[in-house]
Amino acid sequence: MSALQIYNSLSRTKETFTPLTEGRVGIYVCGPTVYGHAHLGHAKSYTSFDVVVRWLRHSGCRVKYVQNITDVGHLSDDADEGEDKIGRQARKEKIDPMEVAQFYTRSFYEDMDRLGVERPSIAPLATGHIPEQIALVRQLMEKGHAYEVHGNVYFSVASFPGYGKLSGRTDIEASQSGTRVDVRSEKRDPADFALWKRADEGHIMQWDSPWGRGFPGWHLECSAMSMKYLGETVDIHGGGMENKFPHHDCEIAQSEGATGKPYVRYWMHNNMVTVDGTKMGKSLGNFVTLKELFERFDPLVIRFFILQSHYRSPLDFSEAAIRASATGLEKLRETSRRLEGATAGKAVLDPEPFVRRFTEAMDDDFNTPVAIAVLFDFSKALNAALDAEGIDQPSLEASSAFLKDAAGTVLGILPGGAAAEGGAEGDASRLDGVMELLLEIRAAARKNKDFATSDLIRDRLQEAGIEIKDTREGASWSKKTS
RNA sequence: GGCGAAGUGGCCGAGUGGCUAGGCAGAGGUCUGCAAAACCUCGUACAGCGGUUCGAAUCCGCUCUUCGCCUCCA
Repeated sequence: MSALQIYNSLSRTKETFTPLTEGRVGIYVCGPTVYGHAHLGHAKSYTSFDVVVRWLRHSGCRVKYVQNITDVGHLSDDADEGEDKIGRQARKEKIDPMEVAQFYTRSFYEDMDRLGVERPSIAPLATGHIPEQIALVRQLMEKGHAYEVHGNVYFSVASFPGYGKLSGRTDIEASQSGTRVDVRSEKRDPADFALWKRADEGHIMQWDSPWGRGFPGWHLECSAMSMKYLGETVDIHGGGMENKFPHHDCEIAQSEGATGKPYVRYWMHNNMVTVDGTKMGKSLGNFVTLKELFERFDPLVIRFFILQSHYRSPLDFSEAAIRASATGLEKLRETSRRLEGATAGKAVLDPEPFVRRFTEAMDDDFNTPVAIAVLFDFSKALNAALDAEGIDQPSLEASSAFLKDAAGTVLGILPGGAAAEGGAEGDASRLDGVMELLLEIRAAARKNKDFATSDLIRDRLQEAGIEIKDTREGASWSKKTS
């Protein structure tokens, strides 16, 4: 535990991780804005943080994981113009904004469940925390960090010296020259950002506030909810790289401006999914939704594909790359199946060196590609031993325990269960029974050298999408993945 | 233009001063009734040019290229 290193985006170095309170970790991850189906980029982000949380828990920490749902305040355009994303979608679909939010929230969790992403401990909604957000704005006004103009409240960037420290954008004025469009004169400084926005008559979502009817700015919700559930200083705050500026810089300014305390101890940012080298994004229209992807690939193959690259590296999407991952994952699954069916032999195989390497990889800023490489090495060693004289009972148990722990509990890539393949559990166990029978019949046929029958069983199952593999331990079967 | 990241063998993708990454694809072999699987063997890759060093993919400089952020986006 003490060895865990985390790359902190704020210091731009790997740091030894020590939680504020020993044995307890608070983590906040920016959740989705629910106005459309999730795509591969969301999968990368939430799978990465899922593994972070799993590893922290595995290391013995009690983790409180907060991941918000943004259902208001996220504008489609410039902070001054633009339409609320949820509101716009509601208008398009001619339904209530809350219907939009609920529909896509459910869709999001469906997809995450299939990816094996565990649910957060708390999933707060922005609309459910309007009072908290108003209170935070008040606090900022009292401390002179915010000012009101015509029902809009802005954060004064000039009042907060450290503004931009996360993104490295310290000279805001200079960076803005040339790109700035349509500066609203009511702001004292063009870089000031909205905490609370006045709502026009036609605005669908609005609430009462000390400054009239309005709605919260996008950045505000994360500060308010993070501090409500995790305290004024949180251990880890995660999100996508593209949110460093302005979103996370704004969060820091709001939170630290209000409390005078450090907001986040470790900032973690995951990299993008690219398509042909260009970022996959909703606005670019080059995204693949997870629902589309799941029709062609086992969700756990997608998870495995994601974890084969580091969370801070960009991941290039291509069918060929995913297919290569599918084959690789199948190899690990086959090893796992083989191990479960193995009977005790003579040799000794101590998984300890692999456990150590796996742990080192994960402790090194969650290096899942290396951790997976260790699993492949282990798989090879195990298969070689089973091919030879088999391994004894303690070795079998230790190996099985390691695989279940590393590939199952920590990485979540084994087993390829019924849940991932959409079958009900009852069906799955019934299928197990049927397959067992077929394999027995086939084994008997082979014993009698009735290869016509044994091959018929194999070929017909192949057509039905089930593959049979013969090992020293007997035959095993699996559904073909893609 | 400003801030940041990166260029690794056919493809994907780790590594970061000397010690095998790994996966996929490919070639040969062992095993098997055949096939698949598994196992064994095979690739001496690090954008280019300089420099530091006994030694660099790894450090420094320059050049080229790509990508992200600077307006919404995981």
